[in-house]
Amino acid sequence: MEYVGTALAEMTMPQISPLAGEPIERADAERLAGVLKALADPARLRLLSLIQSAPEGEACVCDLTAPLGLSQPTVSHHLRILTEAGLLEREKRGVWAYYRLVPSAIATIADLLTPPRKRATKKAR
Amino acid sequence: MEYVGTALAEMTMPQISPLAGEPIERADAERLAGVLKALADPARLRLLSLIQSAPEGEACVCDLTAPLGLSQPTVSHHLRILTEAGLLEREKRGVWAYYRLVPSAIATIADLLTPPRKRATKKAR
DNA sequence: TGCTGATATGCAGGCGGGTCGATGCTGCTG
DNA sequence: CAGCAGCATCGACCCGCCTGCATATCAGCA
Repeated sequence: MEYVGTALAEMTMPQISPLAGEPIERADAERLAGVLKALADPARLRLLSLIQSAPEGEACVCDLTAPLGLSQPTVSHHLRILTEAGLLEREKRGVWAYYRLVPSAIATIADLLTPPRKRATKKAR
Repeated sequence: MEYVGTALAEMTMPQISPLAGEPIERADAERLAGVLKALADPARLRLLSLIQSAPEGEACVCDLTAPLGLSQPTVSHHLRILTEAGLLEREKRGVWAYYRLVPSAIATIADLLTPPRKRATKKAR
């Protein structure tokens, strides 16, 4: 498909220049928008929240369907988008697929939005 | 229209519980998603960036149309969405409409995303 | 007052995306 | 080796939204 395309991961989101500073370039804007688009959905925000607060910090699809009130295919769909955005990682154990947050992925996004701080990123070029 | 409806402003975004902690509630997820949806667009990210880096931290529509490569009505449309989301404020001086960032609006969003930190927000209720 | 320029709004076209039901796949189990 | 349970994928529907063109508003000016 053609969603985000692992924006955060291989797109190397950390290279996206922050919102602050000089005007953001077109490409950066599109990458950042891609990741934010993955976040900008109630169901997906709740998924992240549910997974993050789960016992081992992980959860399988069957645990997430009920709380969200969405069908299993729809939940899998959202999990896929979050995974491809680099926000979740998937591990299949037996019949179950366990999802957990990618350590500092969300924090990285927050840093890109936050203007003046310890940002170590050199926007190079 | 029926977009975000001044999500950040009167919706009092600061009352939205952060992503971290206990599972976020449906209403909070929708409010946060609403604001993020306003951010999750390349054109709007560039608008925020352009305005923020403008001389006086403000810019009028006529200054933003060219850099974006979008029509004037489209730019006005995006500015409206950002304004209604509580990210921009508008001031009309004469024939021109000047837009500037709402001081700590974006930072507030970043805080809601960032998990464990100085968050002072008491989720009350 | 009438004209011009800066913005906002209405309208419409086209695409992207959220959702579900049906189906395919794959390990586990009897 | 059937049968079943957990997930992913497919196809389809429908709504939301980005965009531009046309038009309405409104302020400044001759």
